[in-house]
Amino acid sequence: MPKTKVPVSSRACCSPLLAEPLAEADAVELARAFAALADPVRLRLLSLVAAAGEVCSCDLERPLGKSQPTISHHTKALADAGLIVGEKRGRWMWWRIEPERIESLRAVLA
Amino acid sequence: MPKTKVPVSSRACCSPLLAEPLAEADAVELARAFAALADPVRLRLLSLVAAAGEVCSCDLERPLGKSQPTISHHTKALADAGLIVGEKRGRWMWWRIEPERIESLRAVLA
DNA sequence: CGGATACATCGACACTTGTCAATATATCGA
DNA sequence: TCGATATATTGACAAGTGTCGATGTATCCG
Repeated sequence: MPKTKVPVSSRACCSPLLAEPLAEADAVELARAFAALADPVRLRLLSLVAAAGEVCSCDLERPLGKSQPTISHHTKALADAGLIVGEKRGRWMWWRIEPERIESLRAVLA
Repeated sequence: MPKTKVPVSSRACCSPLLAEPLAEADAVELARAFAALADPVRLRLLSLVAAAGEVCSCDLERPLGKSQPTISHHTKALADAGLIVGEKRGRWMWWRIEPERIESLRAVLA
């Protein structure tokens, strides 16, 4: 997919939130990452992908109860945030978790 | 104001995101928590409070470069999410981090 | 080739959110 | 008690976001 925005690094961006004052730019990037997690549909989507290991978009519509464009919107949001990666195989788009990225966010909360 | 939402428990709400599919209700609550972190001003506010141990609202306006009502708005958002707690002493409102709450969010990303 | 399928994009809409000026409330000091 | 100060609330506005129908695009199958 179009590698939109800044090429997301696997590390979050910065040292732990509670360790030292956050720089303005780091705060903006971090906020973008957490914003990707700030939606119930995306959280459930993430957990579905994680549970299955790999899921195609077509198998997300029913369990999430959302339309196809909406699913596409959310997968894009998560992918832009570097939390999932997609690979197109034939007609299907397969998604999987990016564990390092999630771990890096977790580290920021340490 | 309509009751400060649900009394925020110190635990996030649920088992790790990647361990098993997230229930709808848990997803909504979790999303609210992450939404509180999805703003650069609030992230910097959090780190300032953490660094100082305890900070009054009056000492947040200048470093954050926001107006007094905006600071009040953000402290309320973080407090509603259970990430900070405030105590009024005299004319000043003193804020401190709620480490268990932050830790619980961190645990969800495990 | 042509129809069907999986996904992305667009346009529109309602709703939320970050921001500040103005104002209200509470507390202190003199 | 009165004025000053710290914070909260209100009202308003621009910008952002989640959602879906309609449409576009790529890929497969017969």
